[in-house]
Amino acid sequence: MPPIAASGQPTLREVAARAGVSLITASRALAADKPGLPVRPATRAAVQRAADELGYRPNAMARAMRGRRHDQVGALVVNNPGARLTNLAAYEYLLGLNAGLEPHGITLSLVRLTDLDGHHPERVRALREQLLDAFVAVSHLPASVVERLDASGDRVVWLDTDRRAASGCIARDEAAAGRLAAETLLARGRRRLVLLRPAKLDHYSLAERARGVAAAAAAAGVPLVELLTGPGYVTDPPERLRAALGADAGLVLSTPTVALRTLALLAGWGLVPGRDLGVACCDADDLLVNGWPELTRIENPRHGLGERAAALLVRLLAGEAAPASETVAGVLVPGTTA
Amino acid sequence: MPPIAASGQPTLREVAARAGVSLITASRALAADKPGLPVRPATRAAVQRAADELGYRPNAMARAMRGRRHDQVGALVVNNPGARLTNLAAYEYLLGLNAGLEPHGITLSLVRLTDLDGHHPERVRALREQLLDAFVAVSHLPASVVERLDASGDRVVWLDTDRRAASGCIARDEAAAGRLAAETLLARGRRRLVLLRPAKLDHYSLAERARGVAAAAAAAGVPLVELLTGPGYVTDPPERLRAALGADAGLVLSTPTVALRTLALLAGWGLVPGRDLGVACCDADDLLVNGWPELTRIENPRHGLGERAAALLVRLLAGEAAPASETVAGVLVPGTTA
DNA sequence: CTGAAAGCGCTTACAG
DNA sequence: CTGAAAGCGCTTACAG
Repeated sequence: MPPIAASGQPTLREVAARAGVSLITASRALAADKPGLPVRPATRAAVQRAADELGYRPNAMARAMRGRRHDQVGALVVNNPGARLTNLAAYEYLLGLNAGLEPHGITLSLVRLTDLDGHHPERVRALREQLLDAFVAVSHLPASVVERLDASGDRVVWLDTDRRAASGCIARDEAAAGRLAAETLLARGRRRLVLLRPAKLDHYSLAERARGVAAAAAAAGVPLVELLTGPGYVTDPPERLRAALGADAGLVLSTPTVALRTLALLAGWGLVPGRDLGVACCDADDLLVNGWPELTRIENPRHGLGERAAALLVRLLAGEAAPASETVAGVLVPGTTA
Repeated sequence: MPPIAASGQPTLREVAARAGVSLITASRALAADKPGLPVRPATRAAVQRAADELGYRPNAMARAMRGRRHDQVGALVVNNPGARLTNLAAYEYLLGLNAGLEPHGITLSLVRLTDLDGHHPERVRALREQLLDAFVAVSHLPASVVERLDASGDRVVWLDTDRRAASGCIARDEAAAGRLAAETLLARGRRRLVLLRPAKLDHYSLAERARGVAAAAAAAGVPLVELLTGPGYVTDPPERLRAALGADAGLVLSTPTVALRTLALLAGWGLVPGRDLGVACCDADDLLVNGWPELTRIENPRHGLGERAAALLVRLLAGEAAPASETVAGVLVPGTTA
């Protein structure tokens, strides 16, 4: 790689020379974020013109080094090669984070972790080096990464993770989501519940939703059956699911991914949701909402949660020690499938 | 004692002092990427130990500035606030890019553009400043951003965009995808075709797929009807789609999002794909493949395409002027719905 | 209002 | 094999 300056990019020194002022004056004239600096308007204009003519772009690295402002944060996301889109919802979080950070000129870097990295976080450059001002942990992280973050002293915002603390956490009320989904099915006259959920409860939301569904079933005195899905989000064999269904059954879907897989199975069997059985989902992302708007569901505004986490990050970077945590409840959207 | 860095993080100077060597020697001892450097094993070990004891993390900014290595690239992705997940497939590209870049120690930053930014690319920090070594343009970008990239002299890899050049582009053969999907339906005995696609052809793939489907229909001498979906990926009203279907009809779905919406409609109508009509999709991402494995489809390995783009970026950063472009054909997966 | 000096933390020449 | 010097591009004190 050629040296940065040799890449043909003009430096501030060249801008200053062209404007006929010193390097320092040029720096101040272009410091848009410090409007109070004493610079003569004519000087500022001359520098600005020189910068425009040369196509000057400030070197963010140099600025970061001298001015202690990187303005870069990293999003820690788990994504295993074998199950690439298990954490698809993370993308909606990332977009919300980005939307909330961009107005502040803060850049978001994607720090992808695998469970393998989980055992060797020192191999991840973003964790090994001083590269980012802060991190946002998205959804579930390996324990070794969490330990390293805690030990590092880095600033971290926890977005939809199982961490509960007075500050720095954005979480959801998932037990309420499970209860709401189940209660809605029962209110529509379904007399028994079937919960379809991933076998592995690796994220707090999965266990809490199951608890909420169980609580609703117990309160109503109706039977509840749990069916588990494997890595491919299929009950094995699918006929076990089919056998458990019926017009008196309310099928509670645990996640958007499970919902999509179930939708395809129902379609293949010619079973009409809402008529041949009741269906409700404890969680819905933008994709599911757009693709299956008829679905009775609890919507979690992930984009908005990402923006909230961004607001926490901004305050953290501004020096605020401990911005308070927030818990957000999902919203029931009735639909027609319950 | 050397001064403590204001960030609280130990510097290389402190490591050197602790190890009893000079700053320069410490730098060389830790330069893992230059194994040929002459450093005595004992010296290297002492420096390494001092670094470990202090919890030293090299400052990537300083290294970038002096050592001419940022090792950060930006992924340019369009995402409009009003239609957040239109570009969902981008996430799969990002994960693939990340997987391909990480082994080289290259970090990926998310540079989100809106169509609004499209008119004001100078407002996007990553474009305004020198922050990233190179860019990867993902899918469709606003013309003003493309112009700015071309004018900037920045290194760019074009991933699934409509740019066709001898170097630096990873693209897909989309006309073949449309043709394949249509031909598969006809081979299963469907006697007329219905193409369901977004009204707005803002990505090259949409127009090419439509062309491929039309070519297949013409070659077989069967009628073809095009139905258009709006922003919410619904035909308005949905009954227009229903009226067009039938056991003799082969329904060609243009995109994964259209496929998901259609799946929900068919399920609501109790129409069984493969029995009550034929269905095939011109494109499938990981989510659709996992959720609807029965679907007859053309699979586009976006993760793999991202990895290919990463390989191009690595070669670009290594100084190679023009790594050759690649065109990748999707793979037909028969399924049971045609 | 403007400029000379210092230095952010590191690596790359160049001498020993 | 190791160290003193220079400097990447910029901003932040401090003087005028």
